[in-house]
Amino acid sequence: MAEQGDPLEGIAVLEGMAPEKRAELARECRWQTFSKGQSIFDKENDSRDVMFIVSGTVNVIGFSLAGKEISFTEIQAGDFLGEVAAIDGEPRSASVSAVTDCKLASLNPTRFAQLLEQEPVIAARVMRRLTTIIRRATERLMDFTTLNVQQRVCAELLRLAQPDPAVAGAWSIHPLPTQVTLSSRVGASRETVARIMSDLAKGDLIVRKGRTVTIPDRERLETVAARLSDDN
Amino acid sequence: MAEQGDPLEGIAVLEGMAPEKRAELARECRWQTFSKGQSIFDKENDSRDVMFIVSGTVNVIGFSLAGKEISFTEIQAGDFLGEVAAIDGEPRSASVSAVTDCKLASLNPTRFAQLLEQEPVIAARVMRRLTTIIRRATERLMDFTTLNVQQRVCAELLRLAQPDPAVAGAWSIHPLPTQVTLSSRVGASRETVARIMSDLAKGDLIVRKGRTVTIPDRERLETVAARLSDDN
DNA sequence: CATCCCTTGTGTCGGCGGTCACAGAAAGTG
DNA sequence: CACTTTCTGTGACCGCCGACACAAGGGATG
Repeated sequence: MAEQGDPLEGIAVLEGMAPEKRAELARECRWQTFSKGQSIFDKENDSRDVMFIVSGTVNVIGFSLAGKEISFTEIQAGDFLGEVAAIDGEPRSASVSAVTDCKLASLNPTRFAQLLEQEPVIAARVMRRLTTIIRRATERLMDFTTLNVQQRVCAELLRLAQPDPAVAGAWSIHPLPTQVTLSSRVGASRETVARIMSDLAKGDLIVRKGRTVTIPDRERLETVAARLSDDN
Repeated sequence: MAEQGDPLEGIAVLEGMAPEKRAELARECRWQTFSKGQSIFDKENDSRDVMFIVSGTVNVIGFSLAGKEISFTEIQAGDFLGEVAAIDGEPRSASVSAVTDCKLASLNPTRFAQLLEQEPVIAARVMRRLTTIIRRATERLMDFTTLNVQQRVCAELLRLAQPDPAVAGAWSIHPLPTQVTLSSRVGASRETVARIMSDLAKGDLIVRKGRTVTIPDRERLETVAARLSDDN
C-alpha cells in the first residue's frame, strides 16, 4: 500500500501478475485523488478508463431525471471500477462518487483490453466480477418487484450484519449508515425507513444503541424479510 | 441452420471460428429440444451448461416466493444462454423456459472455459454480452425505482417498437405481446396494464388494430415515458 | 355452429408508501 | 459553549396500483 515500491500491490484483480509488469502498469496509470463526497465520474461521461482503488471507498449510483438517487453498490480499496464502459466502449453505465477520501489509478481502455488479452487469469477474474454484478442486479430487481419496503429494509440490514464480536449468536451492524443512505439503497423514502426501523425496534427485532444496531435473533428477522406480504 | 453440415452455423458468438473446430464443438454438445412452454431449467438448478439456441426463442424469468414471475429478457435463435452459471460455477441465476418450440445445444462448463481461453475473439464477445446484461439490468433497476407503471409501460412499448414498414415516420409493434406478458416485463398487474393501454389509446398515443399497435408520434410517447410524475 | 379457453376491459375498494410539515436529537464548528 | 447543520421520529393526507369480480370479446377445435 506504500506508494513507492508497488502502488498496485493491494489490487485483487492484479494478484499474481509479475511484479515488474505490474510496476510498469502502475507507471502507465493516471493517478488521481478525490476527496470525500466528490464526484469521480458521471453517467454518460465520455471517459472509458478502468480505475483501481488504492485507498478509500466509492459509491456507484444512478440518478433519476428528478434527481432522486439510488445506490447500486459500494466499492472498497483493493477493488476496481469502470470495467463496463471500458469493455464495451459505451458511455458510463452509472455515476460514481467518493464516500471517503480516496486515491485511484486510471488505466485507459485500450491498455486494459491488452491486459485482458495478455493475462488470462485477470480476464477470468474480470468475467467473474461481471457475473457477480449481474447476480446482484437480478437479485435487486427481484427484490423491487416482489418485496415491500419493510422486507427490503430487513434484507438490507441482514446484508450489512456481521457476527457480533461481543455476544455469541447475535449479529450487529456498526456503524449503521444514515437513513438517507439506507433509503437510497432500498429505494424508498427516508421517512418510511425511519418508521420501519422504529417498528422493528418496537418488536425487538433490532436493538439500537447510537450508531450500532444489534440483531438478537437473525432468523426471526429473516422470517420477516421473506414473509409473504398478505400473512403478516 | 440445416442440421447436417454445420449445426452451429447460425450462432453469433461462434462467428469466425474455424469450420472444423466448430463442427467438433457441435459434436461435443448435448442436443435437446423443448416444446413451447416447457421449462428449460430452473433457478438453483445444478447444471452449469452453456446453451446455444439453434432455433426458437426462450424467456429468462425470475419467480418470487409467492409464484409471481417477472421476465428479465427474451433470447432468440442464434444467441446463447446460461453463461453466468458457467462462468462462476454458482447455481443458475434465473429460470428459463421455452417461448416457442426450440432446439438447443448444451456445452459443459469446462469445455466452455477452454473455448474462452482458446478463442480470444469469443471471450471478448462473451464479455460484451455480460456488460450488455449489466446495462439492461441497471436500466431496469432505475426504471423500477424512479418511474410509475404508466411510464414503464410506455418505455416497454418504445423498446418493442420498430419503424413501421407501411407508414414512414410511424413506429409499430407486431405482434403485440399479451397483457400478461407485458405485465410480467414491467412488473405490474395485468389489469393495470390494460387500463394504461386504454388510456394511451384514448389519448391517441397508440393505435390498436388486432395484434398490431402503431405509434403515430414516437416523440410524444417518449415525453410521457420521461415526464416527471408530478407534472402530468 | 356451439363450446371452451384465453385474453381483454372496467368498476370498486383498500392499503402501502410517498410527500409535506415540523419537532427534537446529535454532531460538527468556530 | 453557543450555533448551525445534519440527522431522526411521527403525524396527516392522499394518490397509485394491486386484488377481486365480472362481462365481453376472439380464436381455436370438435
